[in-house]
Parts: sequence; structure tokens; C-alpha cells
Amino acid sequence: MIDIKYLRENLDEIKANIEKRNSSVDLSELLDIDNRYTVLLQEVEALRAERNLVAGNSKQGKPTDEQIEKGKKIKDELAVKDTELKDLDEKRLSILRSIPNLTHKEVPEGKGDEDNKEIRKVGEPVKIANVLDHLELVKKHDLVDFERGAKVVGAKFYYLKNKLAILEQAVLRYGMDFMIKQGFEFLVTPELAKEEVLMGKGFLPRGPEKQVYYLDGENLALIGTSEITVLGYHMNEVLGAEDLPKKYVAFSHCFRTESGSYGRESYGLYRVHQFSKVEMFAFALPEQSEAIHLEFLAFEEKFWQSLGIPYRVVDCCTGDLGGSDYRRFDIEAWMWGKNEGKGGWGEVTSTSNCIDYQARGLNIRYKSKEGDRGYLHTLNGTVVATPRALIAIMENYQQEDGSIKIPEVLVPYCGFDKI
RNA sequence: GGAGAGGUGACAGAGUGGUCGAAUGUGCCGGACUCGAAAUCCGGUGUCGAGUUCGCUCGACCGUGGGUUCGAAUCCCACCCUCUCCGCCA
Repeated sequence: MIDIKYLRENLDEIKANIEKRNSSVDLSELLDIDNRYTVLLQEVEALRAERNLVAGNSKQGKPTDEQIEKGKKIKDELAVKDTELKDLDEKRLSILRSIPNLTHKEVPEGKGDEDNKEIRKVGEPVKIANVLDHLELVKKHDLVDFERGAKVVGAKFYYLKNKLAILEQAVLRYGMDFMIKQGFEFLVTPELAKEEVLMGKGFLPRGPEKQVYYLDGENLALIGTSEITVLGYHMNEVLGAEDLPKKYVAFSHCFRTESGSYGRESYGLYRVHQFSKVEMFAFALPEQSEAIHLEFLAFEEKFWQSLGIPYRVVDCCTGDLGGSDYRRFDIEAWMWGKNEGKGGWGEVTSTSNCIDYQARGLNIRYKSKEGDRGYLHTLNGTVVATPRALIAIMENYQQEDGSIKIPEVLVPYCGFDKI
């Protein structure tokens, strides 16, 4: 969440930013509540001071009847105001949480993903005769069972089978090794998290567009990304500035309800309820975050280049940024199945700098030996997520004879070189 | 899942209703001593919030949330977590 003090002092900027970000938050209501909160807080604190004074006087011995009477009166008054104060605080926080992060000055303005700015293209799609999309390929080689996925769980669940299941493990493991070599600390995280941690990430709580699966009767949800559990790893902690940045690579399965998505965009394995992901994450000092964000993008590009998949990098526009993003770059891989088989770009990674937005929500701070302190910056980035990576591999590596070549770097991990 | 013990500052560890934000020790920071270091001695050392004449003042925090009381680290209730034993188990 954003800093309420900053909001008070930069109202016009925040207002303009909310608009740019395709969001709508009633700031006048927030300011009204905030004012009332501040006034009430001072009243409550004054009452408490009085109460403490009265009680303190009694320490000399038995309190007089007069003191007890006065104390009782204060207690009653305090009870009413305390409740009101708590109520105002909750309202104020819930509005505050719905305000999107500040926006990096270079982020292109736009309404949706069609306005994202292409930064560069790398690699050339190889065109072959009779190109198949991934759904045709998996059918041909018996690599995915959607029907039984639906029977056992529901629509958009699936079983990976045979060599594709092995390829999945291979590309995930390759991704982990790739980042471990860069010195990232490797975490396999829990796949459930408490609601407070989810909210800190910027997920709206149980709103109308529920993005996560909640567990019945528990204050827990399945994670939509390991970003949540890695972020939560250091919640309510103060990290030494000399230990920063801390860089993690995490593996987890991810679960998303994907309510509201349909049609061609969710075709086949492209948008599913459960997937696997290798994710980078960094906790950094404010002055480090921008460079690390570019470094994350560079790692992602290096990884996808090593797989030999054509891609483009886009700078996400204001309207397409998530609530906690300050700036985001996506890598979109070439996929022949897009655009009715004519081919197109499909998002395979995403890296965001969230500056202090998430850290403030989850109370993650830094402290230096010199006495500097503050909320630290958080960054995340996908290394590889399956099955989307599998779509990109299958569709780009299919051969004239209908077989699928395995990218060279993955052959040692697979133990075979074609499907 | 059952039985028991326990959760206090960076750490260890006192504190069972009233000058307790919390003794003491360790650590850490500064100073003295020393050629330098160790040892010793002296002083300092939590976080967040509100106000401020920027000296401070006030409020909150002893696992979390409620309750009792004029007053709670201390009493009561619920929950969470840790440890020991038993059961179950990949």
C-alpha cells in the first residue's frame, strides 16, 4: 500500500495516478475518514493519558472513591471512542490498500495490453508447412489429458503425460539451475498462505473478482504465485542494509481461479487453474531496485534465448500494470497457435519493481549501521512457468514430420531429443 | 489426534495486580587505560504513532485477539506457535 503521509501531501499526483492506472478510488472519502481518524486518535490518547494519571495517583495506596469514580467514567468514554477509532482505522486501511502503486515516469500511458510498448524483438519464428498448434500437437502425441482433468477436478485442469510431463520437469529444473548459478538462494515454498500475506502482495481480499482459491473453514488460500510466500518470508522483519539485496529463486505450484477469462485467450494449456513456476525475487534497498529490475529482465532474456525461442519484450502501459507494480516488463514468446494459427505473441514472463508498496503492507524494513531506515523495495520476475513454456517449445520446435525437437539445453535434463 | 510444559527487548533471563518499557547478564556503540589488542572501568543502546517552542511531551506495544479492574507483562477466556512424551503416517 502507499504511504498515507505521502498521499496527504501529494494529493493531485495520487489522483492523476489512480486515473492513469484505470482504477477508481474515492479519495475524498478516504481523506474524510483520515481526518476524523486523526482527530479521534488525539482525543483517545488524551483520555488514556488522563486514565493513566488517575491510576498512577492510586499507586501511593488505596485509591479514593473519587478516583475510582473518575476512572470508571473515563473507561466508559474510552470504550465508545476506541471502538469508533478502530472502525475508522479499518475503513481507512481498506481504501488505502485499494490505491494502486506510484508509476515509474517512463511507463507508457495506455488503457490495456494493446497499448504496451514493444522494446525489442529477438529471434525469428521458423515457418514450416502445415504448422500445428499445441493442442493439435499434444493430441497427436498423447501428451495431455484434458477430459480426465475435467472429470476429476473441473474445466481447465489437466494431466500432463508421457514425454511432455518429463519435458515439464526438465525445463523447470533447468530454470532453477540457471538462477542458482547466478547466486540466487533457492526456496521451495509452501503453497498455502494466510489472508494477511495475500493482501500484502496486493491481491484484493474476498472481493467480487476472487482470484484465489480459499480453503473452506480456514483463513488460508492456495497461492497464485510463490511471490506471495517469498514476500511473506521476511514479513515483520528488519533486514540489515549490509545484507541487501537478498535474491531468491523459488519454485511452487500456482493456483488461480481465472474468473472472468474465457475464449481464445484461454485456449488449450494457455490459461489454466494450476501451473508450476520458477520465480526470482529480491528484497533491495531503494537505491538498488531500478538496477535489479533491469537485471531481472536481462536474466529472463538470457534464459529464453538459451531455449532458442523467439520473443519480444514489452514495457507495460499504465492501464495494464497490476496494483502493486511500479514498472513491469513482460516477455512474450512466439506461439504459432495464436491468431487462428497465424501466430502471435503470448506472455511467458513478467518482472515487476514494486518499490516499497508491498513492503509497507507487510512491514518489511531495512536498517543500516549508519542509522538509515525505511521500507525496502521488492522485485519479482518469472524465470519459467509451465505449461506456457511448453506451448512455446512445442509450437516453435515442431518439425515438418510432426515430431517435436527438444531444445539443446534441455536434452540432458530430458534424456531424449525429440517427441 | 491425546497428555504435559512454555512463549518477556538482538540473545539469555528476572518479574504473578499499582512509579515495570520492564532488574541482571551477554552482545552492540562511544569513551578511558594501552604502542596496539585482550582484560578492566565509565557512559549509552527497542519499535511504532500523535503533538512539538525540535529541548522534548504524550500514547501504544511483554505470542495474537478478547475480557475482568480505577489500574494488567502479571488474573480470566479463545486462538496461534515452540518443546517433551504417546498415537498415526509419506
